[in-house]
Amino acid sequence: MPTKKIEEAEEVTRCPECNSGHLSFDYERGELICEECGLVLTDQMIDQGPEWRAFDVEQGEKRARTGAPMTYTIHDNVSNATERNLAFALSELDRMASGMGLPRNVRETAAMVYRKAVNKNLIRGRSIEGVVAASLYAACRQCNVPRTLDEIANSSRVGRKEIGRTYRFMTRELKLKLMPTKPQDYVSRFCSELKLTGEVQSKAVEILKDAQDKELTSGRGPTGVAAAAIYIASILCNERRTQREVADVAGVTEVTIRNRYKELTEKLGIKVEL
DNA sequence: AAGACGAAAGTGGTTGA
DNA sequence: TCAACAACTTTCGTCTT
Repeated sequence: MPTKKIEEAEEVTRCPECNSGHLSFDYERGELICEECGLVLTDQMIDQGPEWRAFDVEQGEKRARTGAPMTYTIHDNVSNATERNLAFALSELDRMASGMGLPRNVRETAAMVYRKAVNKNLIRGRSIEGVVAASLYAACRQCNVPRTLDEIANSSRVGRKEIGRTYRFMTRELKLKLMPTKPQDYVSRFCSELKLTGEVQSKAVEILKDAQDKELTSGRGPTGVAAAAIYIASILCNERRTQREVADVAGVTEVTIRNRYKELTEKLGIKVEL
């Protein structure tokens, strides 16, 4: 009896935007990118392919002696309550992640971070939603697909401030060492939202590389630097976008773009003619 | 009319005494 | 704990295209 093969997700071979066949997959970011127009096709690849990130949790359940007695008024089985909370957290995590179009590896990383937080009793005094949001924020950074605190907060029921505080606390307690976010990591996403071609992307990355060598990026907000580089690159490649357009997708103001723009063009000797 | 420019005052977060 | 500080925002008037 021939076993019917499970249907595989249809493979994407053409860009839905410009119909180009030149698609490339950035494994580090978990993003499929069109080389012609720079479109990021995140949601196309979410469920395809093997799970390359091994998921080697988890320590054996030590059911003997749970750490902290929650409260005496609950006669309920502790593990039931814990599992209910975990289920709620994971569904909340999934809701946020799919709302933001984040790839699967990021969700798995976030889930791992969250579990670690639970095991270390970091939830106490904090909302589950806050810890979920902070886990997701950390996971995005760890996977080099950073999202800003504002973006995370917009998909959460928790404010930016609390997410930031919780994130700080968690990285400290869990000893997560996350490098500061590089402006480059924002380029493909912002360019894609601005419908800019891959040419502009490369140019912007090139500018940022130079900027980093000359220490024009340290101490500056990575989104602002990325925005300015993209603005410059868009002009150089004759695909000009206004400061406002770039500012909107990057979540900064025009003023910030102008300041970074001035620094970059002056110190890198870039001539921007009309 | 829309975009770019920059000055000035205000905000929120970090740092160091 | 508080004050100083830098990055960023808000606001607004002016110049350029």
